[in-house]
Order: sequence, then C-alpha cells, then structure tokens
Amino acid sequence: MPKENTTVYIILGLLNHEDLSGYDIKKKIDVMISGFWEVGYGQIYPTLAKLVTEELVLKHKGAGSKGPEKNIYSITDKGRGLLKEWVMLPEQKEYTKYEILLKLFFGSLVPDESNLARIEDFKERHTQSLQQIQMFKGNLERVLHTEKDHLYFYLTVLFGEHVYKAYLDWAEEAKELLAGKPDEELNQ
Amino acid sequence: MPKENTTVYIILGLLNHEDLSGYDIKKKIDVMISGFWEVGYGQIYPTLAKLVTEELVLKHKGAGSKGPEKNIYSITDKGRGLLKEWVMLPEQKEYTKYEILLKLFFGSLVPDESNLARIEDFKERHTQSLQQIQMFKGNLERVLHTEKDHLYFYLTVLFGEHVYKAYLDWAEEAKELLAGKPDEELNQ
DNA sequence: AGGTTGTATATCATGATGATATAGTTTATG
DNA sequence: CATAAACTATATCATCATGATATACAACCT
Repeated sequence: MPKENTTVYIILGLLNHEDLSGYDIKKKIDVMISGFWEVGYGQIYPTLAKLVTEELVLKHKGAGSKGPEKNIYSITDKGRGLLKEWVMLPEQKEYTKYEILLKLFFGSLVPDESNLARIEDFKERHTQSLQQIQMFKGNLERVLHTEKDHLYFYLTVLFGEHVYKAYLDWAEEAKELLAGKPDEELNQ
Repeated sequence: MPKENTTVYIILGLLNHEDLSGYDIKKKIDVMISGFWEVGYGQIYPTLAKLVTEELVLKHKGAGSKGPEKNIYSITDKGRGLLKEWVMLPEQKEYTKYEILLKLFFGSLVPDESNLARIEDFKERHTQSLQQIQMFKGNLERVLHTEKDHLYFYLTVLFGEHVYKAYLDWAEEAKELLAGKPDEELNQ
C-alpha cells in the first residue's frame, strides 16, 4: 500500500464546504485544524495542482477581496466522491513527536536543572494552549446547536482540552520526581 | 534556520550508551522511543552514512550474534560533543497528527454510526496502549533506583500513561455527545 | 513618499514515511 | 535432511512533509 497524501483530503474537505484559494485554505487550516494536523504552503500548492490535473477540483481566476488576484478552487463531483470514500474508511493512522521527551530520555547528559527548566517551560507553554482552547470551546458551546458541523468541530476541541490537561498533570508529576529526590542518589 | 535532522541525535544518544548496528538501533527505538518519536530504516541507514562522513560515529565490521554480518557503529568524541550541545538547547518542537480528528472534523459527510464506530475503535486501541505502558511502568518502578537513566525513561513512560488516559476520557465524552444523551447528566 | 503589514502564489533542499528488494542465518515442519 | 518459515541485517526508492525563502502587489499608517 502506498503512502497516503492526507493533504488531499483536508483540501477536499474544506472545499466541500466553500470555494477557497490556496491562501484561504492555509488560514482555515491554521485556525481550525492545525491543532491536530498541520499543513504548510509547500504541501498546499503542489497538492492543489495535482488535484486539478486529476479533475478533483476546478481552478478559477478570482479577484482578491484584498490584495492581488486569487486562484479560487472548487470541488467537483469526482472530488466529493473521493472525499466521502476516505472519510468512510476506518483506517486511523496517528503519530506524535515530542522533542521534549527525546531530550528527557537522554537527560542524564545534562544537569537536572536543565531538565527541570525544560519541563517548566513545557508546562507554561501548554498552560497557554489550554487557556486558548478553552476560550475556543466556550465560544463554540454557544453555537453548538445552530449547525451540525459545530458538534464535530467541538469534538476535536474537546480532544485538545483533554490532552493539554494531561500535559500539565504530567509536568507537575515529573517536576516532583526530578526535584524531590532525597536520600541515596549518585549524581551524574 | 534550516530543518533539523532529529534522527541524528536519537542515533547519537543511543550510541553514547553502547555500540550498535543499524538493525539494533531500530529495535531499541521501537521498544523505548517509538511511543513519542518513530524512526524507520529509511531514515536510519542514510543518517548513519552521513554521521560516518562527518566523523561523528565510526563504522566497524562485526559478526552478528545471530544471522549475517553486522556493521557496528560507535560514537566519537566529536559526536558526543554535538549530542550534548543538542540536549542542552531548550528548543522543543513537538507535533501531533491524528487522522481520527481529521475524519471526525469532516464527520457530517457520513452517518453518526460511522463516527461512533471510529471513536469506539480508537478507545479500544488505546485501552491496549494504556495497559501495555502500565505494564512497562510497573517493571520500571522495580529498578528505578538502580540507574539514573531509568528515571528519565520513567518520565517518558509516565507521559504516555497520562496521555492515553486523556484519550480514553475524551473518547467516553465524545461518544456520549454523539449518541445524543439527554441534556442533564446526573451520573457517569 | 516611504515603510510596514497583509495578501497571494510558488519553489527548493532536506527530512521523514512506508514499502520493497536482497540475502544470509536460524529454527520449525514434514 | 531437505525445505519452508521466521528472523537478522542492510539498503534504496518514490512520495509526502517541513520550513524556509523568493517574488510581487495592495492596503495602511505617519
């Protein structure tokens, strides 16, 4: 089985809702999707070109609401079909990469203060992440019943909240383990 | 700032502990690191070649304990220096990709049963993940004080436990939201 | 008029993924 | 004891993803 280009489906999914330019797509992803799947321009523009040649989307010229001229893309029936097929498939690859855990794993190379500082920094960053997503969640709750799509969006936001809380709980526990070490311990 | 090849540091970090072949490195990663950072052969062998030309590691011929002949790699002082520099840096990129959230985000395209089934499947998979990591954790706790490295390993395992628990909590909440429970929940 | 920010598209080198190719060794099975 | 299956071991490839940079025009302040 070859590697799946997930960007294809993100773009199709967004275009299924409304016509967008590459720039618009990037903005939408940054706001609503980047929390669990990031995509850059380097992936968006080449993928759009590929989608056009495969007749999954159409390319139109359009005046930019602000700034220079836009290329507006719209999904075709063929594209909609492929999108739906993909959403149907149960297959769920997921993958996470945490540099902090990598550096902690090799933490015996540096003094404990470095490791503690890293954890402290992680905790602060994600305290902010949590605040931000909870604000998002609050706003969403007010419009939860107005559109079906909002509920699905809400589920992804809820996921973020749970995970960020787990990050903070872990950070607290990790700090105590590293800092609160009395008795018989040899230094590095 | 150019893109960082993280695989370099994972390999250096492992070789700093003991000499290993590419195959050994892959196995070590799969057991101890893949939970928070996966690496495949396609990244390991080219990176090893690069490390040799940069004199960060040395390549020796060695008889395989089982099977065919091995190439055994050992870290140099230069490699050790680079490794330590990297561990010192506070910079912490992290990134996560959850296909399940992507598909849920576009969940209005399919019947709710599909979405529920997806969440149910996710929950089952990570119930297993949690059990596995808790077994790991139990084994580690018994040897926590014997070696300094074990504590750092323990911190990464602890992270996994917290995150998997968050996954399960979310899955339960998401299921209830989708299944359309009555407004007031009095119990759980 | 000039500088900053924002809009918009595109490309490139490098890194990462996932699969496959190749081949020798060990162990289980008929 | 032959041979198939499973494991050990290295390597490569096409494709996807990342992160940075290049280019250019429009809107906005001062």
